[in-house]
Amino acid sequence: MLVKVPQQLKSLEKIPSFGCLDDSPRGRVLRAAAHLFRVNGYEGTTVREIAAMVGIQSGSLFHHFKSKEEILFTVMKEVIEYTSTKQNEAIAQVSTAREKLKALIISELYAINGVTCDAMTVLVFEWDALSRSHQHDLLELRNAYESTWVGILKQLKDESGYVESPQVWRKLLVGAIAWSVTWFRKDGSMTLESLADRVLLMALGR
Amino acid sequence: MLVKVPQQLKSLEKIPSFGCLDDSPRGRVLRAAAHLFRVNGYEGTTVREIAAMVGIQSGSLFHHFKSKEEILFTVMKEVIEYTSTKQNEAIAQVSTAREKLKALIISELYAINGVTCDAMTVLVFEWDALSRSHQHDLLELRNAYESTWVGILKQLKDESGYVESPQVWRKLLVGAIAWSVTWFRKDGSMTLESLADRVLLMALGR
Amino acid sequence: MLVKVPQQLKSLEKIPSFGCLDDSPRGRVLRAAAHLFRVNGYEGTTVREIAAMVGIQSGSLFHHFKSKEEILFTVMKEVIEYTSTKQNEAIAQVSTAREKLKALIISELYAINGVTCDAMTVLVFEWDALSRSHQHDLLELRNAYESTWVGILKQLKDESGYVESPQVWRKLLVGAIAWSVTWFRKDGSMTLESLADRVLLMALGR
Amino acid sequence: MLVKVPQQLKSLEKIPSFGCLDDSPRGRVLRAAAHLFRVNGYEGTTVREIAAMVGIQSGSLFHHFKSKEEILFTVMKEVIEYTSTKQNEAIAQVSTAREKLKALIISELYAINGVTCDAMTVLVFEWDALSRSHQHDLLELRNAYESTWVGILKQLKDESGYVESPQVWRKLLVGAIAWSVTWFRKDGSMTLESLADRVLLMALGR
DNA sequence: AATGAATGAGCTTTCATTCAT
DNA sequence: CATGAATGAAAGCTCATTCAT
Repeated sequence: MLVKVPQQLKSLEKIPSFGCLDDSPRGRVLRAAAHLFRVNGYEGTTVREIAAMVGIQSGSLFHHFKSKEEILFTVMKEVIEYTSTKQNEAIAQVSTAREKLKALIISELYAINGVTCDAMTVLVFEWDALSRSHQHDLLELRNAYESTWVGILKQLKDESGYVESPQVWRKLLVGAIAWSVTWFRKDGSMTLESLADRVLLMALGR
Repeated sequence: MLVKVPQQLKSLEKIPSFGCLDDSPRGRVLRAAAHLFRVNGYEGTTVREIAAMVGIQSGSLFHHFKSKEEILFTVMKEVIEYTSTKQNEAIAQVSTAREKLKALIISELYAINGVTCDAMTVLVFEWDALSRSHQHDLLELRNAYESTWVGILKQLKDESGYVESPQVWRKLLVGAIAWSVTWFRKDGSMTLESLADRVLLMALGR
Repeated sequence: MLVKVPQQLKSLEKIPSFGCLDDSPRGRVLRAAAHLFRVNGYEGTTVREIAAMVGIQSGSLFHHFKSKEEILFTVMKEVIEYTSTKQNEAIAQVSTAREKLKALIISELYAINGVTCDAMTVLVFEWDALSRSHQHDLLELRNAYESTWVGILKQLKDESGYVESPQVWRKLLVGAIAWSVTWFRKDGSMTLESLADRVLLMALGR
Repeated sequence: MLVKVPQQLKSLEKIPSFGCLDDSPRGRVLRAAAHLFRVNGYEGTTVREIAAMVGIQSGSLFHHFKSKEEILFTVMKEVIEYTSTKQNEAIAQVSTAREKLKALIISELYAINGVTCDAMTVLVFEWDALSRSHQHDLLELRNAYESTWVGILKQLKDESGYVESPQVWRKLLVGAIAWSVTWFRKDGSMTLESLADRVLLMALGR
């Protein structure tokens, strides 16, 4: 949806694996779905297209998932769990709040532009395609993830006073970071690390 | 799409007018469409829903527009023209680059959260639902709008050195600002002006 | 329908008049309709297209005719009356059965390839688009027209014995003649007169 | 289109099979479509009517064919291939040009009035309902079929001199033969064989 | 597990016709 | 007479889902 490239779809083999979006039959479905949902949107993707990318018939999808929406849900659940783990690992390795913020920024930029790009983009931009009850099932995980961010930003506010409202600051940062999926190209002249430096500069000034 | 509220849709009367999204038959269709496209996404909105909101039959839509996609195109064209005008008025009234940047930020925040909220959100988040040729028709306007931003940011780079890469800076800012549509509430405790101050602080430090 | 040329429609001015398919407002509608019905078929022609060719709005058609089908009926009625008159004039001027047959052939070839081409083709090939009751209204005229043919052929049978079954002979001839609208071109190398000679040769041998 | 009998449609079981218009799911669709296209015309037939005749839902048609027009195309392709084969078989069994012409006439009369009646009539009278590109796909087959006719007529011209212009002669004959579908009834007093004799008499005299 | 034909509700769009102006 | 917005039924087609094999 965000980058419509109907003419030249990646083959499934070139779509990176992570977590349970692996090379099992189920995982292949999830990877194909994540990719197509990002490229054409959830509504804009048909189960036939997912099946075709996996190399099975559309009816066979329903042996693995009971509905198209459950595929979406599973993609989102996987990426949120995987990303939360990465997030926690990242901040565990450093000690100051400033370092932790940088770790969060890098971690989130990788989540949205790295191997989890498809799934993470879907999580951020297709949230409302999820049913109310499935949204509810994921809220705890999302809240935990966000709390980590806001906690660090609160620490920085207490230390430096620069970050006035941590909640608002977080919202501005998530917008800036998530939007990078629409323009940032790994094969361009800028590295993700240097982009992270710019975001950190914006977040903390100087 | 961004805020799915199918159960309780605003009535057309409560949806603000601007430009040619007025109270003419055509304008009423555009206002209803802009609202529904924002709430349910372009793919998630049916022409019957648009017609029902206007209070006409679905077939009657096609007297005013020759396809659903032309409705989307017209909404986008109107808001981009209206917003560009507002943008130019805003920067014309101040003189320093810093003041101009603030004017741009306020202008864009109002565009995405004010009377043009529906249409502007659609412009930003449903761009890929447009046909290639209609995208092409709007590119000149979009580019002119973006150039104004980048021009001001270049000036600030030359003056202060703070803004290293104006293009990247603009991308981060547009993400932060556009994303506000997903969380900012006019009736909350924060005003758009104070939000603009935070964004300016983030943009220029100090 | 028989010769689909959607790209380059004749302008109304170039479509020949006859009978009450003249230059009155009503006649202009009939001429446009006859032409479009021939080119795109009755079902394949919209009232908007007819109106556009005449230079009025589609709603205005219904001041002249109470339905699309009545337009079809009127076209057919006009051409059948006009052609019957021409037929009778043609055979009145000659005396032998053989000469009369030739007159009928020439007359019918002119009907289907001359100024009445549009309407006559519609009469022959769109008969079943007419409602049962309108078909009934025209049957008397059609039967009179056909009786003239069969009468002459009977005479020839009695005289020469060549034409065994006049009814079947007529059916074969009407097929051969009517089909010429699909391939005969007035601006080609063959004239209608020489075509008539061939048909007469086929009809009577020698 | 040529014989509108909406009130009392034949059941599918009574519609003869040939080639791949058989009793498979696909073949049943093609047979129903061929029949309805002949009776009501291509434009006058709805996909829902075809489906109803087959005994399936209209959506199910699109598992077998990707559009209504593809159904038309397939009907035409099948009948042209089947008829061409029959044509070649027919002329292979006799030796003189006169006998070959008679074989062609009988073969074509059977094509338009026998088991292939529906499909053949559609081929002849609905050609312009086909898209340009599908027309192009069939042209080679049509041309081969016509060449056979013209070749035999040329031979007869050389032998007897009676057939002056073979191309024109063929056009007159195809009209006479094709038109028989509008009036000839197998259950009437005349057999197809005796009709063929009349056509041969008309074609060659004496 | 996988298939693939079938479903059936829903989609966007078309179009003859009406009618207030 | 002419307009043109509106109607509403029906068109071709889509698609998530089911299920007998």
